[in-house]
Amino acid sequence: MYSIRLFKALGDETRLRIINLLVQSKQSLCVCEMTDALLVPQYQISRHLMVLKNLGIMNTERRGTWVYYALKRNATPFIEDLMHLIEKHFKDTYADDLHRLNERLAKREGGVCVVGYTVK
Amino acid sequence: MYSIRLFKALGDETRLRIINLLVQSKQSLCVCEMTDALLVPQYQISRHLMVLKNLGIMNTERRGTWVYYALKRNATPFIEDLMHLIEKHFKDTYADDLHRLNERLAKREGGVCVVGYTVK
DNA sequence: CTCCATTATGCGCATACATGCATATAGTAT
DNA sequence: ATACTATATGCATGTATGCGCATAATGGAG
Repeated sequence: MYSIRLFKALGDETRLRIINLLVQSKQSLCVCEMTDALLVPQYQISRHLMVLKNLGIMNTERRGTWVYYALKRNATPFIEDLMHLIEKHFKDTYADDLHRLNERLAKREGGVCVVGYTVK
Repeated sequence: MYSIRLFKALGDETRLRIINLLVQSKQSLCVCEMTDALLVPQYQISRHLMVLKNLGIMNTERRGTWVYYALKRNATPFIEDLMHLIEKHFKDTYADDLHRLNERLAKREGGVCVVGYTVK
């Protein structure tokens, strides 16, 4: 059952925080930006992103060495509702993540990431 | 984080089906009724109910040898929204469960269960 | 081609968890 | 007390999964 895998994916805090970043910021984020926002090792971010991608809820785009991840738009009604629920209930819970993300996004130039991660 | 444990709980299909039964039927159900509705061994039902109870989202009531479980009312806004989401999206998915539950509920007398389970 | 930065992944380890079987516990009735 | 029923649980087992470390893969710049 597909929905089960989705709930399982949300049952890991790092993945929930990743999704929360994408839901709240409503844009594509590259791996190093998420790494700095969540203060989690880069290889963990990559792995969890792969899990989410395999669920079919992510779009990816490569720009040079940077890889951007975003939530797919026009997903199923179930996924849409789930994302809205996350948007509503985790904004405050993970406010620190969003704060660090915004600091990190401020370093973009021309709307794209130009620096790597600084965590670990 | 509490919400994480909740998502994890939903990440098991038997537990999701149990919650779906309670959400859709909007009433207390005893263990043997859920066992017959889900066609899952009784000890599994009991175990998963214990997991949900430990999450603090269940009320239990004993009537004789029968034990009734129900979702707590007036839970947190997050839980309320999650339950509504389940009510909306899994009614059709688990229609068979609900059908078997209704057949089972028809055997109640005076609103209470008077028979045991027939599965395994 | 070489060097470097970003991202992805192979491997080992520890742990969490769902299951199956058997049985214990608790309550009812005779 | 005994027998029977509904529910809970101890234990062993197999599997899934997250983490840490190291390193591979990919792409850009000089």
